Amino acid sequence: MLQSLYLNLGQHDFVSDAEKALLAGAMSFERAFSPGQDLVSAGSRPTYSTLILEGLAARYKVLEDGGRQFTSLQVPGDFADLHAFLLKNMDHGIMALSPCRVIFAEHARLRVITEQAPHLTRLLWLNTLVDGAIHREWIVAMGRRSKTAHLAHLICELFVRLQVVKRTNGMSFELPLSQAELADVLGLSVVHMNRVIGALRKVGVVSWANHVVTILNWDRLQEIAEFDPTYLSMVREPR
Amino acid sequence: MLQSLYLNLGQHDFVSDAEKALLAGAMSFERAFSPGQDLVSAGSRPTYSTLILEGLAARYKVLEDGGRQFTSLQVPGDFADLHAFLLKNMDHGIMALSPCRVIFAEHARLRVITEQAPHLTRLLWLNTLVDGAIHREWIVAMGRRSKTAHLAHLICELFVRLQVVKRTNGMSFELPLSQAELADVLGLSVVHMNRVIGALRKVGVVSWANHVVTILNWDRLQEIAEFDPTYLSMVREPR
DNA sequence: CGTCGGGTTGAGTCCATTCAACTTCGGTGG
DNA sequence: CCACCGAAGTTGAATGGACTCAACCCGACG
Repeated sequence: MLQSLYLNLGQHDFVSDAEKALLAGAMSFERAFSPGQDLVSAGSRPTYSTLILEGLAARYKVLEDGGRQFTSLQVPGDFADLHAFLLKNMDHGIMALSPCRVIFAEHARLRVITEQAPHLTRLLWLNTLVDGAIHREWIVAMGRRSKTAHLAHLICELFVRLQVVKRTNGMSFELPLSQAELADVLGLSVVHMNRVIGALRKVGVVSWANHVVTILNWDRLQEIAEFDPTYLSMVREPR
Repeated sequence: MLQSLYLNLGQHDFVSDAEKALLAGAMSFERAFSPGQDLVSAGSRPTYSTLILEGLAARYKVLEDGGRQFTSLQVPGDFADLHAFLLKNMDHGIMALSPCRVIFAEHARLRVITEQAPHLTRLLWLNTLVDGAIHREWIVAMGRRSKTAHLAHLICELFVRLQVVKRTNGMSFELPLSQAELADVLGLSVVHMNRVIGALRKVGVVSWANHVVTILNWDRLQEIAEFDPTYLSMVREPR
């Protein structure tokens, strides 16, 4: 049941059976959320962290004028709010973008892991560090890439991340975001978002229909995006 | 000598003398860098992490077309590349923006801390989590705030962060960035950066000369920025 | 069969960029 | 001492990218 989590952590380093057992032991109950629902709401002080088992979720902030910005996308195997374990207060919300199944890990039990299992602690820490690395890549994309390149980069990133947790199908994957939601990922207006998607389609590097993205030309897409997966740290080595 | 670090960590939770000793013990040699020099270069695999003692530094990435984007600013008391302890490979560079004094913490000794000092480990982890929170705030600013609001937000953030480590002087602080560098923080052209600064000056909320920023109207500035410091987790509580 | 949410397209406006000139100021050498 | 130089800051004008407003299409669903 925690396969995705093991795949996620396991991409960076070997995870022992004992460690898997510790993780499993930290989990309490499962829950389902439907699209649009908050897994965690902004301003709350959760006493557990949320592991995505199935579905797509996103962190977001809302401004006074109603503008919304997604700050990350969370795929199966991701701890959506592991950072709240130490940050305590949620300064943003996390919502389901597709029907989600999640399982909760009690902070109290995570704390025990930090007291007793240093290597596993480092792996969890690392997990949040990769999170940060992704944020930095997004900042670069927002600041200095063309909008087309930004979108291309996002597609590359999602494809690679989903592949790790076996959620791709050949060169295709599900991307259950409306164009309005995507616009709130890239920081664009809906209309312009539509045109940027159109541009990528026109170059012929991706096809995009019914919330399924198919990469038609990976090399070209990667080139457009200047995508270099180093930042995802997908190398198995002692940590 | 590690005062800034203690102030930085200490803003989130109590740091014991034993823990301070452990930190001090993790440090090896000191070094100075001049503006423009890389503290850490992209693509390297450092075996130590870099603590800023004095000066301002920044993480950055450079694109093929020569475009540069800063992804964070590091002030005294910040571990510029603590994430490299577990991420291993630097996917970005870190450069000095002003004359910097730094001290290096051996990864081997940080590892010992994770094996023997769980609470201190959590504090270091937390430090990287705040980093992530700042990244998220930057993403929001880049995506959904006006450029003026973005700049205002940056000023608020820097002021608060510098205040923690006692690097403010009343409502003033040093900001040794050229407008070109600032432009690479906000993702703007230099010319427009200049106009945005002009706009903020014109409203009368800040004065800005000789690399010294003075906040003339904090409330108004905070309002323009929609600045809410929650994300910096500046609350002392058990972690 | 009508409605509604999402996607698509066109037109006009505004914001940000580029290119280019000009100023200011600190430093340096004649 | 001052003339010159280069780096940083400032300003204007023209271009182009992104936004808004508005219309229209389409498939799902009642």
